[in-house]
Amino acid sequence: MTDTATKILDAGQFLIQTRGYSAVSFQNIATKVGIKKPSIIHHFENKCSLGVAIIQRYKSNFAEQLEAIKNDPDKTSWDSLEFYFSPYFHFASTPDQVCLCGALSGEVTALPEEMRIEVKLFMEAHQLWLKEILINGLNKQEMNFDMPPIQLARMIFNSLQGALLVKRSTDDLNQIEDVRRTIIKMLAA
Amino acid sequence: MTDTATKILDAGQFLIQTRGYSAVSFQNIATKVGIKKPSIIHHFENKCSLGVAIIQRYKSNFAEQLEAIKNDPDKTSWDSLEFYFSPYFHFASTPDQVCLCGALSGEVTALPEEMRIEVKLFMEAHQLWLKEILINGLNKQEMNFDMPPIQLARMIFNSLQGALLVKRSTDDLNQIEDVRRTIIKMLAA
DNA sequence: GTCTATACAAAGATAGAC
DNA sequence: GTCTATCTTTGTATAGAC
Repeated sequence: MTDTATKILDAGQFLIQTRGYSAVSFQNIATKVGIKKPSIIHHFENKCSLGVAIIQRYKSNFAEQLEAIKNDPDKTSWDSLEFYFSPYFHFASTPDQVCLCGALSGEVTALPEEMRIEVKLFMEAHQLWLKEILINGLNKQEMNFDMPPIQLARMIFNSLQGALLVKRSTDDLNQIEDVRRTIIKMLAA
Repeated sequence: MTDTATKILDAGQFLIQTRGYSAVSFQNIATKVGIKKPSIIHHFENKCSLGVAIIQRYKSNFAEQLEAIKNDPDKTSWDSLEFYFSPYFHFASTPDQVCLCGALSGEVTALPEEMRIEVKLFMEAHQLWLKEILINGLNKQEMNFDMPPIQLARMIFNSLQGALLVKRSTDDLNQIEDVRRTIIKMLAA
């Protein structure tokens, strides 16, 4: 991965998180990187493969960190959950960024099939990770709840994604803070 | 409002709910209505004003129904809440539709300012309506919960919006059904 | 009110010089 | 690896005939 390729991924990811996929052009990305439009093609053969590469990198960055925290014996299930919240709050602290896959979910049917697959895999992986954290919290009696862990995992993931999108549209940080408070209350032992 | 104008609004709304705003063109809409591209301009002066008209109509259709159910003395707060769920489940039963404003939320910063305002107003109105239903449920002792009604209203709205988007991306109806179950459990008296 | 024809800009993508 | 130049398609929008 060359330095320029990384800059293209960075710029593309930022622009998609900020404006969506259809509304982002090679020209936008090139300007942000400081190169000319056709130079992008040298690194990614077309817009779709750039899109796929952006999602895959985003997904694996997340996956690494999620894996690390899951296997750390010093971390409680609450630590893991708070860790999971942190990127959502990071994005919420910016004026215009949302989760990459949340941004794409509004126009998912307009995306090439290869990108749709990546979005789906991202969402499923996150829900499974959350489910494991919840099962762990229950087993260790750090958390308490009375419903199937996968149901709660879906609720947590979907409410965070929704809250981030609604936060950006309304410019109201309460959207995500209230969701966090509600999740914590649902799990309190 | 002429018949053609209505058909243009219908087609435009359906296409935005299905594919987003940036990815929908006058050509797409014209084809769906069965007219030529420039005929749309006769009814809506540009894409932005068509977008605004679509959101405003969507919003006022909702508002009428929400108002009606709120003022019906025969309806319990649970009836009102189930009524609120119904369009989400209707969209979820289609292969590709989400809430109009949920679809727009992923690309909201790419929208013209006039459209952004409408999206924001929609979300705020829905959360206020939910808040009133929750207060009502508490007062009538039909519901029971221990947090600020606006916090719970935000959680409900955001989780439904998120669930619908994630349902479409994953093709998994559990996404929205599990959110509904969790909401109901949170409010159970 | 709808059409044909067209203007103009911007999109994704390619060819080939350097 | 990056550039200029260009191709082709498609986008929004306009002019003017019918």
